[in-house]
Amino acid sequence: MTNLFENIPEKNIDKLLHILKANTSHYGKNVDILSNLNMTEYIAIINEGSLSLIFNDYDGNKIVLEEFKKGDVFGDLISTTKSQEISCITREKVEITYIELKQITNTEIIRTDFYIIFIKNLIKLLSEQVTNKNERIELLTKKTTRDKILAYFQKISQDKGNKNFTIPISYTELANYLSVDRSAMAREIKYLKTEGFIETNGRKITLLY
Amino acid sequence: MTNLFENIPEKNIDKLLHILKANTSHYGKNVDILSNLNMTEYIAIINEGSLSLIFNDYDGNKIVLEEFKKGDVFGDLISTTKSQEISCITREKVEITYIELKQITNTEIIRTDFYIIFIKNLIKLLSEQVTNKNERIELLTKKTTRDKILAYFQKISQDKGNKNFTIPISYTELANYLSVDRSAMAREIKYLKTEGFIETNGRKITLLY
DNA sequence: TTCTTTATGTTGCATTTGCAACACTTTACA
DNA sequence: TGTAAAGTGTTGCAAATGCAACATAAAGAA
Repeated sequence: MTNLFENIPEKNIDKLLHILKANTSHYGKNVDILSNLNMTEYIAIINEGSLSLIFNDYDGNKIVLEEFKKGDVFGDLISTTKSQEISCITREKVEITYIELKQITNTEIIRTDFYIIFIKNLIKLLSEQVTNKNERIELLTKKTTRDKILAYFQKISQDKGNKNFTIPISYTELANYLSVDRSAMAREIKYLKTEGFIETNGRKITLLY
Repeated sequence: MTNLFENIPEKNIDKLLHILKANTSHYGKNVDILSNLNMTEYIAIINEGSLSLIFNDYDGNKIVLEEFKKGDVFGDLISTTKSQEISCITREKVEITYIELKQITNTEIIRTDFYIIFIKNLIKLLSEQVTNKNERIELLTKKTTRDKILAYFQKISQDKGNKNFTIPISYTELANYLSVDRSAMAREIKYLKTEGFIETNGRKITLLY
């Protein structure tokens, strides 16, 4: 993923953040950061720690929509719906830098060196987000668990350019990502093995077709 | 949805497009515009007509991923995956204006009036896209057809601020959007009616809870 | 108008899937 | 190092769902 400060020298980043009136907050573990946040149209950069974006179902279920880690970027410009049932929980100690949208075009910033690069990075970052979402939607719209698994494996395989690959997340996380029952997914993977479509060894997968 | 040229006077738009080296193309009906396109990192604005973004399944199925109409914006910066199995088919005569990402920060454009407004519009547009995708993912990750339907209805109801509303798309399109079988969805809606959760009259819905 | 296409509503049936309840393994951490 | 927590693999079963095959209604085109 594009870093918001890619191609900007370290020493200029602080200046840029200052002109953008960015502010940095610290949180403990298991805090809902959205409940304390009175900002709209902002971008949040995770400097340290990790977060989960949770959807609170009407009958009490907590569905993990997304996991964020150090270096990731989120915010209502990027990664959350406006829905009230959403919370964003810190998984550990977290440091976050917030930038408001309106500051992104303030009169001072546009005369700053590296502003153009910053804008370009931001646009790329946003469009990468869209691409990621689209990839997930493409998987989620598949009718069967089998199709979801195979499409996911093919995607990873294509990215690596190899029929041997290791999935970058746990099977539990994969089941969440594909929105299928973990045990049903495990069963389907077993069938795929016995039918000779794939071989697996832990998270190492080989496509046999 | 944000228009890319919101708050920019008509007479300045042409100038802006010229400096952005935008080019406008015309297509007939049922043309795959992506197959003729040798551009990456671009934005396409639909001036006239409508398009379908199609995913060509490995066994010949054509799944509609998205429908675009006049005024919509797409492009690999916004709405398509890089996947090769994607095609984008015109549904009628279409006029499209293309802007390349690299032009968005060319030396001339950044000195132009309304450039800042254009950039701000673009960033808002992209983040709206992300929000839309997230909303769909939120629906798609629900386990049952019933949950998908109810969540969709609640969303529309919330937007309207009324328990009476009309769904803005056909049931056929809704089934595609939620990625469920149309007839199974119709069955589930029937159950929701007999169980007293909703009333319907064509596409007019009333939530009874 | 008439014809054709598209949308909608319905149902039986086979399949898929979620769910629950396990056992076992691996990882995290105090 | 030991213990708790998280991840993985398995299976029976009931429920949900896709699919096919209709009939009918509505919308659009000639």
